[in-house]
Amino acid sequence: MPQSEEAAMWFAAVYRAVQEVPHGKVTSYGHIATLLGYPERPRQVGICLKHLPSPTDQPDARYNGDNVPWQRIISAKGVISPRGAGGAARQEAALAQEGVQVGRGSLGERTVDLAMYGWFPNRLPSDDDESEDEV
DNA sequence: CAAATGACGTAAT
DNA sequence: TATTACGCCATTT
Repeated sequence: MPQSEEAAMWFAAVYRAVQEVPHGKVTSYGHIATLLGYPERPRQVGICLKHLPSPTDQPDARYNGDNVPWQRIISAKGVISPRGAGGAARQEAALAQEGVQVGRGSLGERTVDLAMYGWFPNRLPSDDDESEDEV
């Protein structure tokens, strides 16, 4: 649990933001951070989700794995963060349950189709990211 | 108490 | 285009 009140506020803010992500869609850590007004702390968003109480651990907690769709948060690259073992597989399964298909990169990375982004990632669409070749 | 770690993202090389 | 370096800061060692 957070050691300071300020940290607790941050955690709560992150959890609330994550709850806004529509069912069957995904978004990035960076986007959550940006929405909260701290575009330079995507990492701290990850910390929050990492410490999100398990529903079985704290069933009555205001924020836990039951009411916070942590699985809908992926990296800006459209890849489920590896984070060691097992966890990524759990996230993939949870997403699959929502109809989000997860593929595999050449390195075994769990990739999510960018079409599933409910909220746009940090890179806004206005900026041309489709120009593969300069004219 | 000091140092390392990490569910990230971007800018610089 | 691919790597590296750095900021961020709560948690862990």
